[in-house]
Order: sequence, then structure tokens, then C-alpha cells
Amino acid sequence: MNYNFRKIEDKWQKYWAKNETFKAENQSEKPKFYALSMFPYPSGAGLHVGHPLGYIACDIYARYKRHKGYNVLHPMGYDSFGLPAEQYAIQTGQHPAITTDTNIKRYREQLDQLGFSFDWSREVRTSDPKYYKWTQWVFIQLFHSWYNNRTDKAESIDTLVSVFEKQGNVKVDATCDDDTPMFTAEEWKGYSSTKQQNILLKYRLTYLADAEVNWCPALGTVLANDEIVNGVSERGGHPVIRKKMTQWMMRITAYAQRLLDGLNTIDWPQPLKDSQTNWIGRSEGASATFDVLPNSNVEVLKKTEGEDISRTSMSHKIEVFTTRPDTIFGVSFMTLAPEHELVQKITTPEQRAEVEAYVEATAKRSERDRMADVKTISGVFTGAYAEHPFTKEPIPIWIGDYVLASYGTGAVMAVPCGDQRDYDFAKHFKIDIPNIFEGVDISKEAFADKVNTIVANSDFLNGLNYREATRKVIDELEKMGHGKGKINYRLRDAVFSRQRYWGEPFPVYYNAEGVPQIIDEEHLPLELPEVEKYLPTETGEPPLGNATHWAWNTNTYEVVANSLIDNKTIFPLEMNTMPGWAGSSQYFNRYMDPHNDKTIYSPEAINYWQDVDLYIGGSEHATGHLLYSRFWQKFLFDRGIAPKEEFAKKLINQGMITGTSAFVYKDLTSNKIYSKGLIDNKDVNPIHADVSLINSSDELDIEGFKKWRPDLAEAEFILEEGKYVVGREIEKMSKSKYNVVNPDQICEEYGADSLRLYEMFLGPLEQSKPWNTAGITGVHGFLKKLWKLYLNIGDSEPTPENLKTLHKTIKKVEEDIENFSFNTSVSTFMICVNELTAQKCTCKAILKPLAVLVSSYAPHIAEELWELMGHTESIANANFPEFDATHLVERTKEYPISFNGRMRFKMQLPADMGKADIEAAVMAHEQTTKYLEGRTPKKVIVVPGRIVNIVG
RNA sequence: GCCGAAGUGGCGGAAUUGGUAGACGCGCUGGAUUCAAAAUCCAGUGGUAGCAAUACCGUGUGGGUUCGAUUCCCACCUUCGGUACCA
Repeated sequence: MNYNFRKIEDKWQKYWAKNETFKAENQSEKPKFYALSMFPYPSGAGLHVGHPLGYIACDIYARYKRHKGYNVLHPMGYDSFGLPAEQYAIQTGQHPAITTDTNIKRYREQLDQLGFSFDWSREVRTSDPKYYKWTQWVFIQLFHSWYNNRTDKAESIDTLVSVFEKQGNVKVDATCDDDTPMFTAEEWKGYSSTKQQNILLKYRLTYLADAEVNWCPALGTVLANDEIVNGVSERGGHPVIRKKMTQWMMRITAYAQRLLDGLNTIDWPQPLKDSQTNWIGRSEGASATFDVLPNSNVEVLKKTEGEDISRTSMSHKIEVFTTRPDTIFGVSFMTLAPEHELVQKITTPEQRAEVEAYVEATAKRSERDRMADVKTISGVFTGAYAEHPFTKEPIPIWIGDYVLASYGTGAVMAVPCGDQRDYDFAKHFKIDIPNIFEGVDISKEAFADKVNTIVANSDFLNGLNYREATRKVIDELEKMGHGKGKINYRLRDAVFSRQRYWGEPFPVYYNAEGVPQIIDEEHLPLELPEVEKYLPTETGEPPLGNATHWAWNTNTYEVVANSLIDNKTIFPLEMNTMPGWAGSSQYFNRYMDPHNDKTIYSPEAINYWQDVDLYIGGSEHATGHLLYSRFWQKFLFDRGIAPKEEFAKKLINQGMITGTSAFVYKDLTSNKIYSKGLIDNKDVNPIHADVSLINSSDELDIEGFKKWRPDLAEAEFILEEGKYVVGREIEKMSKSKYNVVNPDQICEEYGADSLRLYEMFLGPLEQSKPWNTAGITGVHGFLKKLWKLYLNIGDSEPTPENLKTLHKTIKKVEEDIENFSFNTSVSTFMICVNELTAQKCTCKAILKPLAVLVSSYAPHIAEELWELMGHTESIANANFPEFDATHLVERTKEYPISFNGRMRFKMQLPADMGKADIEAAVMAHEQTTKYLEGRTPKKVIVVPGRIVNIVG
């Protein structure tokens, strides 16, 4: 009887589906374990061999935990809102829901083929109204919340309103907009409802603000940074400008410190933690204000502001943030970002033309341009001066594009002797570089080392080190009302609006005053309307502007026709939709109770499952999904909706599986295509060839290629040794590089168990590695040998050899799974089967536990063998075999050894060790005793030729 | 530039806390079986020298610590990933 994997795999996949083998219950006597793979975006291209890598690893772990007696939750779903389906809709007119549905069907077929232990009864799709109802619901909770810095958590907006009514906002310490005005309780009560609403919006955790976006006028849409290449749109190459638009924002900055602190409590990869830490970018320092000296710009001010301004109120202040307040006496100029709002106000008439030209030139340069060009130093003097808070000296104010408007305050106090960029700027424009460091030469470069700093030439700071001087300066600044200690974060609030169709609609309408109003929870979901076309409207509104029925009737709580809008009971709805990360920011919780239509999930469900125990996915989500999800989770925790502040205890990043692209080389001048060995110095153009046209020795199927690329059918192929050899290169696996390998064809040829084993065998899970099918015959051969081993199974007693092999394997496999070293355990299985085959082992006592060991990796064959051994229950619920160390040490003996007349100790040696081996071990030990500084060990454990451990 | 990961045979990769470097698989070589092939099985396979036993050299490079280093320390080189002037 041969190993018929097609029949076996088909049989067990049907069995698992029919018996709902992997359905998880929300209660159990067993301990819980939640294993989760990041859900995929169902793209039109289907799964390629890179996708399942993480799923297989997670599945192995989930199955292992089930064998270990856990109640395992292992769900799967789809992140089904997204751009590709929308773009397909724009091109073809097909509704994205249809495209998405088709793709999901294909994904499901492919996933089912691989034998995952998913509980499909819990599937979620982010684009399903029943699901996005709860995404909208979380948005509403955020809207109804503010961040109280005193309690350091999010609270209901009602508590804020009651404080306002009692004492105004003077004593409120909240994370809110910078321009929030101060008011008393009386003033608050006197405000109109609209004004109150607008003030509250400055406190809410989701709020409206004008944010700068990349606007492409030609496409009539906003583009992500990724979609812009060399300053023009990736699609079509149209110019892109920066434009302010009113957008929904998420006040993630309120959580900056807690997002940082939380990293210490979770077992996530260090590189990922590092990138979140850098992204949040905490820096400690001080803010300081510099007064702008009054001078000839009085005229300018009068003109620009159109008012008669007295000399006192006319003076402007520049606020800066610095991490080096100790160097404040080294300031010799200030630099503002060209976009800084003060630039227009303080520039003197003489400098005006030059400054305006520079500002304009900067605005034209794309952000990428500006960043790529680090070497060029540019800037312009504004003509204005600021007053040094301590020395009262005038300091020239410059503008320069090395200062970014979006970081800190958009202004820096330049200390050329202590910062290289300031130094370069000063050198370039021949500005003073005063030295304020003791015993440091700054003639060549700035001195940025704060550990070794002793301050000099700095009045009351002389002789102090960095720490002392910093504290003293902050004290003095605070006394003078010129600044204070401050912690600055690089993290910015997240833009939450997208001008797209295929996303969650906001549960928001706008009243007659244009103030956003929330649709009550009980009227959710607010479903996406039908539109005729998926592009922005002619007036530049988002695609939802095309909907004819997109207005809210506040009496009937229904979406009605836009034409009925009457500003009394029927209002326009928000036309933006939510971004891709909205739906993925709490899906892991929804799996716990996915069909609940009364609440986001029942308290019982979330109190049972708590959080994700193991989360596997790609590292590309480090500062996107994984940061936003932590933010939402912390918010849900604050508001008592989730019991845990971090949603995933442990996270593993699986590496990327890269493809091996193939190239043919076409001569630039003729219609000849040269084999790889013949290109030498010729001017050739490498052209991708589909990898399915290449055999294992890099030879091209020329006829196949000609059929595939009819435009090159006439080309002449120049061969070497009768063959056309392609060039190879490792690239990301992608449709456009024609290097995609689908799992389907491999399943067809070798079976899912082979594919699962092979993907694990390929290398360490977290490492990226090229796909190469050459070795798959090895693991396939292993499965065949495994199969054979069970053909003559009997009830004989196991030999000591048999037991040793088995327990060695149990130990190694258990360790490997716990350490996520799945690659080495595949090797362990192979060794085990080879040994048992050589031992002619046929006894059930060995082969039963072996089947359980293998079943996490190759579940189909394990089920079949399990049944063959007479079991009627699925192997999925069998217990993981107990490791018994006595089977391994059985053959070692302890020998008392003495030498040098006085050293006495025991050596634990294998029983079959030869005399020469023992002598070698004693010699080795003799050398080792030096290391022990003359102490006599109690016991030395030796394997032939090698000292394993010294005890005592 | 900064942050992170990593450099081991022809290839993918093993190697517990420092303890026989190259497990396991692929590939390759030879053999068995076969009319032949596939499949299967057996043996060999880091390099150099040698008929051989064996010797020497070998984990990116150069130093160091150690009885002993792929592993620890210092400096450098290379590759990949992330990030972008962060005041």
C-alpha cells in the first residue's frame, strides 16, 4: 500500500470540516490558548508560497497546544477593505464587494487545501457590515472620550463637561489641541451649543483638524507617501502638491508614553520594539521662548494685520524645543522652518523678496527631495533678531529647510559648537561659532558628546556638567517664565480619513452649523451606499459624494436621498471613509465572540480569552497595524471594554519568502537574446522570464517563452552549448516579477503535508529566505518512509534502542516547538524515522506517540496512521507524549576516576565507551582542571571525546 | 548617516550555558536493483597533500580573552531589512 497523499488529505480535510474538530468553545475546564495569524488582504493574485509560512508555524503551535491539553482558539478571517479592489472597480465598474467575495472564495479554497486547524465558524471580514458596525462603534467611543493626564487614562466626555460646568477648563490637564482657549464655568455656560461642541472637539480622542496631505489635482485624490515617486504620482506621473484638508484624526499622541512603557511588558521581537520606540521618538529637554526684538517690521505688521498695534503687544515670541538646554549660551542664531507662521510676520522689508523666494522654492520641493538632499546647505536671513533670554544679546533669525515644521515647534535655537547641522549652517553662512565647552577643540566639527560635557563661557553654568547645567537652566527659565522642562515626542496624531469608497463609512453627519454629530449606536451599522462611479466627484469630493442617497434623517434614523437635505431634520453625511487599519485594530478581540450583534463582544467571552497568547505576522506592520492596535487596545482597556492593556503577549515575525526571478538578456540594438554566459560587455536589457518556463538547471523553454511573450517571438536566441541559460536574482515574490510560486501546484504534486514540512524545513522562521523547490523531494521522501514504518505495525515490546530514539525525539521536538525552531525538528523527525527503520521497529508503543509528535507538522498523514492503529477519534485531541529521561541515560555509567595522586571525582561515561575514549576524556579533563582553579569537581559528564558538563 | 539582523561546504541550513564544526536535506560521485528508466536501497562527499593510515588548513577580515572560540570582547569589511535632516 503506497502513500496516497491526495486521497488521505482530501479525506481528512472533509472529516475536520464535517466534525468541526477545531471549533473552540468559550468555556472549558482546560486552560485557554489563543493562537493568531495576521489575517490576509484577499488580493486577486491568490496565495503564494510566502503567505502560508506564518500560518503553518502558527498552526503547528496551535495543534501542539491542543495536544498539551489547552482549549485553543485559532481563528482566521479577511482584512477585506482595501485599495486594489477599489482600483479594480474604477477600471471595470465591478463593485468592490463582488471582487472581494470572489477573491475570498479563492483564498478559502487554497487555505483549506493546506490543512489548517482554523475554527472557521468564527471567520470575520472587515468589509462585512455586521463586522464594521463594531469598527464604527469603537470610533463612537473614541469620539465620546477625552484623555485625562491627571488619571493618565481616557475618560468619558461627560466627566469633562461636568468639570467645565463647575470650574471651566483652567484646572483641566488634558491632551488636547494646542489652541484650546481658557474659560471659566460661567463663560462655558454662556457659550452657544455650537461653540461648546467645537471646544469639546478639541478634547475628543478622535477629532477634526486641518492636516496636510499629498493632493494630486489630476487624479483628484489624496496619495500616500508610497504612491508618490520622485515628486509625481506613481500612477500617471502627475504632479503632487501639499494641501490642507479637514480630516478626522486619532489622538494617539495621548498614549505616547504608555505605548512606550507597554513595550516592556510584552514578549515581542526586539527589532520590532526598537522600531516602535524610534517611531514614538521620545526626547527629553526643555522648551524655551525667545522674544523677537522690535525693529523696522512694525510697518509690516500694521500692513499684514490691518490693525494699529502698540509696541508692547507687537513683539512676537519664538518657542523652541531643545534636548540640550545646557548649551543655551552657545546660541548664535535661530532657524525657523520655512513654513513657520512667524516667518511672514518678522521678515524685514529688505529681506522680504529673498525670504519669499526661498519659502516658495522649499514648498515646491517634495518631502522626499528635501530629505534625500542632506548635503546641500541652504537658508536665508529674515532680517529680524531675537533676544537671548539670559545675555539679552540680539540673535539673528534665519530660515532653513533643515528645520522641519512638523517636528517640535518648527524652530530651533542653533548651537553651532554642539550640533553638527547648526555647525555646518554657521560655517556656510559665516555665522559666529562661540565655544562653550571646556577643553574641546571645535575648529573642525561640532562637539555633540553630552556625557563628557563641561560647560564654559556660560555665566552661571560654568564648570557644570550636562546634567547639572540642564537642571539649572530649566530652573532659571521657569523662574523667568521663559520656558520649562519638556518631553517631546516624534509621534504625531494619526490621520483617520481617506478619500476612498471601499472603507468603513464614518457614523457622522453634519448639522446646519457644520458641527459633526454622531449617529446613535443603536442605528449602526451605517452601510456603504451604492455609487455610480468610484472616482472622486468633479467638485473634488470623495467617491461617496457620488452617492445619491447619503443624507441622514434624524427623525427616522435612516439614510435618505441627498436631495431631501433640509437643514432641520435631514443632514449630509460624512463622505470620507476610514483607513485600512481601522478594521484590523480590534479584530483579534472580535474573534472571541464574532456573531454577537448586541455588543462588540460579551464580557464573558473577553474575560475568558483575555488576550492573544501568540501572534504571528510580518514585520512590515511594525509602525502601522501593530502600533494602532496597541493604541486602540489601551483605549478599550481605559474604558473598561477590554480586560488587558496589551492585546498580544507574544509576537513572532515570520521572515519573507523571496522569489528567484529569471532573466533573459535582449541586445539593445538588435533582435538577439543572449544566453547568460555570452553577455560579457554587450549592452543588454534584462527582461523577466516567468519562472515556470525555467527548468532546474536554469535552462529556458524557448518555445514556451515565445508563446508567453508573442512580442519577442521573432527574436533570435543565441545559445551556449546548445542551451539558453537564464540569469537569476533574488527578489521579493511578486506578480510583476513573474517569480510567484503558488502552493496549489506543490500540493498537487507532493501534497499539503510535504508543503507544510518543507516550508518549515527551509530555514529559521524569522529569517527571510529564497523559495526553491529543489529540496522538497527530501521531506516528501521522509513522509513516504514514515508511511512504510506503519505498514507492519504490531504489539511487540519496544527495545531500549527504540525507546531511546523516541524519547530523544520527544525532547527535541518539544524544545523546538517551544522555541519556534520548526526547521530543526523536521530534521529530528527524519533522523527518528531513519533510526526506527534501521531498528526494524514495528511496535505500537513507539509508533503511537510518534504519530502524535508528527501530527502538528503533517496532520493529514498523522490522522490516517492514527486511524490505521485503530483509533476512532481524531488525533488532534490526543495527548502529547511524556518525555522520560531515563531512556536516554540508561546506557551511561559512573566511573570513579583518580589521577595526579590526589584528584578524585566521578565521570559519567557511556557504557560502551572504549578504553582509549576514557583516557582521552581524562586528558581533556586534566586540562580543564586549570580552569577550575584547582578545585576538584564532583562529577564530570562525558560523551566520547567530549566533556559535556562539570558538576561541582 | 542612524537603528536592527546576519556573514559557516556546490546549495538551504545544524551546532544546549564556550567543549569532536558542517547534523538533516538538496545536489554530486560510485554501486545494487532494472531490458531500460522512474522509484527504492547501500556507500562516499569542507579544502590541500597522500595508495593509505594520517597530517595540515578551515565558520567574512585583523586582533584579544581562554586549556579550548562559529559562540565572548575590540576594530574593520560585506549583505539584507527598517528609518530618514528629530533640534
